[in-house]
Amino acid sequence: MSELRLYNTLSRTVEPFRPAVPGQVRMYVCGMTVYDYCHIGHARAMITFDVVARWLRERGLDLTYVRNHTDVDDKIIQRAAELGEDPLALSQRFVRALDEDLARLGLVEPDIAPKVSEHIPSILAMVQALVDRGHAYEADGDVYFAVESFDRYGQLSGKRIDDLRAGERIAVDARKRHPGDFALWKAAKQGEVSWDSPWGPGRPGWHIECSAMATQHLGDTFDIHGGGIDLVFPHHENEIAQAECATGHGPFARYWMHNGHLTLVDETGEPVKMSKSLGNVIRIRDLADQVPAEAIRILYLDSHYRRPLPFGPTKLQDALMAAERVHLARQVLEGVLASSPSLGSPEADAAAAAGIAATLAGDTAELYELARTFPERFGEAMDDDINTALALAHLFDLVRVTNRFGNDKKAGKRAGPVARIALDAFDLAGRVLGVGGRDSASFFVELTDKLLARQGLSRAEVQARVDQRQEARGARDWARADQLRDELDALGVVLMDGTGGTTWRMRVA
RNA sequence: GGCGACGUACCCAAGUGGUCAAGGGGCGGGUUUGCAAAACCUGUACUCACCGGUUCGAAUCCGGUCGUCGCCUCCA
Repeated sequence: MSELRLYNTLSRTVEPFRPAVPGQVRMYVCGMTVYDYCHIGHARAMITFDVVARWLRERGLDLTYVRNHTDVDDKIIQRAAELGEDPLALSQRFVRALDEDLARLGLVEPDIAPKVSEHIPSILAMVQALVDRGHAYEADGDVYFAVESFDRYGQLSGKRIDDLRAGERIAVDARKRHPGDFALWKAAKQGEVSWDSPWGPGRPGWHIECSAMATQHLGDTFDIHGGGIDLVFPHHENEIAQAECATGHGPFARYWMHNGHLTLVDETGEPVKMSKSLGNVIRIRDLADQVPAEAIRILYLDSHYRRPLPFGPTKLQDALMAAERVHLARQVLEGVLASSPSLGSPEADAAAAAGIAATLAGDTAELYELARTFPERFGEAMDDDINTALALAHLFDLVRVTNRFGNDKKAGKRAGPVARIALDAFDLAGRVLGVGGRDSASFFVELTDKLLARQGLSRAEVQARVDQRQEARGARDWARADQLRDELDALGVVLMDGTGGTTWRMRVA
């Protein structure tokens, strides 16, 4: 087995990943500030670390996965005021929406999903520790972190304190000792949600909650801290400063992983801003209404997580066709297995498969060999800084050989054990990437339902027309049959005449 | 102004010193099919933005040019 290597923003290199406690991994990922529905940009981070978590577990590591909800924040308060809603009620509402959306994308749930509002005591304790240790100071009920008190400030982002252009884009607060100082605790304005503190009623600053929640749940030092590339500065930089100064030692997190941003592009590939004012924000729930999760996951996983990801009009379509291709192949294997059952135990199947492959040779032997060695190639790709695009490419290699195997009529009746081995490979991809593991029937039911809904058609309508055409075909009335097929085609229905009858599916494009 | 990332075929995209430059989509040809669809086979980059350099050898390393994007302010 290859060695897992991860890019560490701290060192700006790909490093061998060695958890602090062998066999155990503690990972914290910055979740969302919950004041609106999550969009395709957020999903990149969520899916990236979902796959990281899945791969760590697949490798047998005992993972504790924490992903927070920031439910107390300026933007939440502002939005709540606009809507005349209680801030915590509003954030609670969007936490639920987020959970729904992520579940629809097939994300594994974090072990712990801490909320700021439920961690005020540990946040206050950390702020107090920072004040006690001389890293923070109070001013009019606010408490600020003094960046000059931490000599490694800027290490993660590669910035130097002196380079931070004070006042360049935001007015300098005269109460700060250094323009880079940031709020740990903000005094409450009239009527704002607040908690009591030694500095008067207030609420946490933006960065402190992650330091406090991460150390509370994972300890002073943990293995992986993840988030979007935009969080490197100032959020993660500040998290490090707060945590390491409060605990008195580092490192806070040993490996820092950051996903690249998704950018919207138009038909010509030119970048377009995604913003509410332009009305082009694409929400996860809207995407999930249109296509199965597998397609969305392929869309993201088909490029490396650190690269920028241009999201254009054809992307979803391409990914959907790829997802369909995977499941058409899986369907072939399920079909073979149905007529030539597995022997029941993995060992028996493995032994039988080897024998059958040797006897039948050709495409059967090739599939056997490719499927047998699949975990190795797949694992190497994943170990190489989570190269999901390469891992998917390996899956598609398997898809092609599977289809070739499926075309080989003489193999079908005896090749159950070989199909079983190949399905194991699909299942591996399913466990790690969330692509290819689901039984094809349920995939196609979901896909068809979603595409029918887009066309405003019902299953019964389509089936009735398909039956009519079958009658015509039975009577060898080809003209009539072709006419009916053309009509169905115009509705987006594709027919497949097979030996066992005609099946239909909705055209993806 | 500072820091950083990226530029691979018609589109998306892996590859970061050495066998034919993965994979997906598209397009052309073929097999199969009543005809199709799906599938398979096959053709689609003698070349990796451009210009120099290092090297026996570079898409991969170094320097420069052009272009795009991000962060430095809330942001996944």
